[in-house]
Amino acid sequence: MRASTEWVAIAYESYDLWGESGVNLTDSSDYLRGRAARTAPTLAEVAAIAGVSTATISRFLNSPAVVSGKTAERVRLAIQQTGYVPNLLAGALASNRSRLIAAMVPSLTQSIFSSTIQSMTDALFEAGYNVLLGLAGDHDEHVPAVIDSILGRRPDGLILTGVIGGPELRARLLSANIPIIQIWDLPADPLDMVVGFSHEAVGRAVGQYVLKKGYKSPFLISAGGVRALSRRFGFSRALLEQGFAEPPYVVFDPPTTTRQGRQGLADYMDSGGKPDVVVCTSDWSAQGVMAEIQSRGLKIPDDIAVIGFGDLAFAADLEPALTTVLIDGSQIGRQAARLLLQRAKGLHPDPAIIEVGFQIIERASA
Amino acid sequence: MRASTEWVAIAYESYDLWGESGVNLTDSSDYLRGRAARTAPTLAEVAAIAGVSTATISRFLNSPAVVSGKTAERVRLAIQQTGYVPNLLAGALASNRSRLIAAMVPSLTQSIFSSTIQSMTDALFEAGYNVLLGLAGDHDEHVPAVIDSILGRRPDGLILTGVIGGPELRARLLSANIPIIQIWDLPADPLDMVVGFSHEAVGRAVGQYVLKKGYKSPFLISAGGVRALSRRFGFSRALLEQGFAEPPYVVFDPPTTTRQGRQGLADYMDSGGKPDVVVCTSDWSAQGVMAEIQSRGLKIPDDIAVIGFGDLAFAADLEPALTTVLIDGSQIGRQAARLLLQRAKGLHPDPAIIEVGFQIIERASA
DNA sequence: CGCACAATTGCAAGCGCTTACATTTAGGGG
DNA sequence: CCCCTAAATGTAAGCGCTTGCAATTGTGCG
Repeated sequence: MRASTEWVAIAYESYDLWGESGVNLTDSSDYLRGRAARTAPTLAEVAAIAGVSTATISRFLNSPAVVSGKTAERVRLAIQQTGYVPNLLAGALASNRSRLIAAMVPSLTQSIFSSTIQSMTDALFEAGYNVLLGLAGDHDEHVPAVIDSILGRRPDGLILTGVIGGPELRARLLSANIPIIQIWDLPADPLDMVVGFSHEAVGRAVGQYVLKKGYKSPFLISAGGVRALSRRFGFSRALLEQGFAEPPYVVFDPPTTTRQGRQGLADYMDSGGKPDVVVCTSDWSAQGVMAEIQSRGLKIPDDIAVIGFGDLAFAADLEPALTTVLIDGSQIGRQAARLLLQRAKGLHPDPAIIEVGFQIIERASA
Repeated sequence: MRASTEWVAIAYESYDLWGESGVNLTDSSDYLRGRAARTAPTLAEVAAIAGVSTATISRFLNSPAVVSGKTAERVRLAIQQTGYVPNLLAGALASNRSRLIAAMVPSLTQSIFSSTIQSMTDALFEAGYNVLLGLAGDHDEHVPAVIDSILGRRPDGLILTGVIGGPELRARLLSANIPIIQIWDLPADPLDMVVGFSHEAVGRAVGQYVLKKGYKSPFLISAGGVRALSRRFGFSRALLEQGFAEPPYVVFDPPTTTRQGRQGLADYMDSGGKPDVVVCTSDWSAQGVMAEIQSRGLKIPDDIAVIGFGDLAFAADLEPALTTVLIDGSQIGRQAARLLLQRAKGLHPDPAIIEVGFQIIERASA
C-alpha cells in the first residue's frame, strides 16, 4: 500500500537511534530506593502546624461542615503552607473506600468504547473517584490477570464490557462484594447492574431496514466477538423470517479495522460475489468497504449500498455520509457512573438494568 | 446531515425510558456502608491456615526465591483455599511503592495517543504496574484538579502528554519526587525524561515535501493545540525560507474531527480559495478534506492533494490512500514504560531524552 | 560431633490515614 | 449564673500490609 517512503532528515539521525534495549544505564541507588526517597508532608505535620489534631484535618478534608470556621481557616493555611497532598492510599486503607472504579475494556485502540470511558471517567471524577483502566485484550486473553490486579486495588466498583467468563470468574468478581456494572450489552445472566442494549435487536432492525429498502443481496462483514456475532445473528434471523436465504458473510478477528472492510469486500467480489448492500458490524470496516467500492469505480449507494455500526464521529462526514446504527456511548458511560454513585451512597437504583436502545441513522450510503 | 431518522421498535420502548435522573431509589443502608460490608480474607488469615507468619506469606508473594519449597507449597494451598487477593493499598502504604503509574492525556475520544497508552499499559502491566488515567481536558482545563487527585494516589511515575503549566504546577509535579516522562513532544525545558519528537521539524519536513512535489498553493487546516501550532509554524517556515508566501490557514478548536476538515475546506473554497494541496494536522481532518473534495466532484491528488498527520490505522485504506506523517505511538509508549521501569529499579537511563523521529509516508493522495 | 555461616522464618514496629468514642467548649433557657 | 444539650475537637485503635532485625534451623567442613 505504501507507494514510497521518504525518511525525513531529522529522522535519519534520530529514529531508533537507541534501540529499545540499547540504552546506557547508570546505577544511582539513591533514587527511588527504599523509603528514604519521598518526604511528602503528612497529616500529622499539617496538624502540628495548624495546632489541631490529625482528626480535625481529616474532617476538614472529608466533611468540612463539621469544623468551625476559624479552625478551618487555620487548617487551610497550614495545608497551603506545606503543600500537603492527602495520601489516598492511607485514606482508602483506613476507611475501606478506595474511591477507585475499575473499568475493563478489550482495548483502547480504535475502540468504540472510548466515548463511554471518557464520559464515565469525567462523571466519576466530579464525584471524587478515579478510574483504573484494565485492558482485557481483544480476545479477553488478559482477563484473569487483569481482574486479579484490579481487585487487589480494592476498587469501589467495577465496570465491565463484554466479559463473559466461566463460573469461577463470576464467583471471583462477586466475591469482591462491590457494585458491578456490565455495559454495552444485555447479558442473559447479569452479575449485578447493566447498562446496554440488545445486539441481536440491532441486527434484526438492520435486517428489517435492508428489506424495507428493497435490497436483495446483502453481504455481511462481521467481527468475531460475541456482540458482533449477535448482531449478525439478528440480521440473519430478520431475513430468514421473511423467506430470504441466509446472507453470505465473512468474519474477521478483532480489532476491527478499515482494512478488513476493504479486504472483505474485495475478496468477496473477486470471487464472484455481487452484493447490492454491504452490512458491517463496525463503522471502521464500513469505511473500508466504501473505499473499496469507490476504488472500483462503483457508486454508493446506487451500485452497492453500505451500512455501518456505531455512528462514530466520522460517519456523518464521509462521502457519501454513512448510514449506520447510533449507540449513545456517552450516555452509557454517564448512566453507569450514576448507578455506581447511587450505590456508593447506599441506595439501590431501580431499575438496575437499563436498556439504552439504539437508532438507525439513515444517511446517503444506504 | 441526517437525511432521516428511524427509531427502531425496541428503541421506542426503552430509549431514555428512564431519564438520567428519574430513577427510583430504595435505601438499603446495609450495602456498602461502613466497614462491615467487605470481608475479604487477609494476610493474617492465610498465615494462620498455612501455619506460618504473615511475613512469610508476604515474602512468598513478593520475593518467592527466599521461601523454602515446602513452605511455599503450604502457602500456595492456603491462598488458593481462601481465594486470597492481596490488598495492594495496604501493601503500597507499607512499602511506599504503589505500583501505579499515572498517565495524563487530553482526552480519550479520537485520541492519537490511544496506541501509546495501550502499549504503555501493556508493558507496565507485565511488570506488575497498573495505569491510572487522568483526563486533562482538550484545553487542559482539568489539569490542576487531575494532578492533585493523581498525586494523592502516590503513583510511582508520571506520564504527561502536552502539559505545560506554569511554575507552580511544575513545582507541584517535581515535589512528588517521582520519575516523570513527557511524551509526544520535545519540551524546551523538560521536567525530567522525555520520549517524543519535534513538531516543528514535522511541519518543516512536510513543507519541504510539499515544495518538492511542486505544489504552489497549500492550504492548512490546523488544530489549536500547541503541538499542532508548532507543526504549522514549521510548515510556514519551510515555505518562507524558499521565498514563498505564508500559506493561508484555518485553526479549529480541539478535538480535531472529520467535520472540521470538511468544513474548513468548504469554507475556504466557497470564499474563493483554490488550493492545490491541503495540509492537515490530523488524519481525521484530512479524511474530511478528502470527503469534501470528492463531494465536489474533484480528483485527489490531481485537482487537490491531501496530506494528513498521524498515520492512523485507516489512513492507508482510504481511497485514495492518504499521504501522512507516521508517528510510532506504540513505540513511544513502550519506550516510556521502559524508562519508567529502569528508574524504578534505581537506574538512571541515559539518554533520558529520546527522540523517536517520524516519517513521511507517501501514498496516493499527495 | 561441634562450629561457623547461610538460609529461613518470626517478631513487631510502623506506613498515613479514618473514625468510634470520650472529652471539651459553646450556646441557651430558666 | 448554672445546667443541659449540641457542636467541636481530641484520643487512640486500628486498616492490611512490608521489612529491619532477631531468632531459629539447616548445611558443610574440620
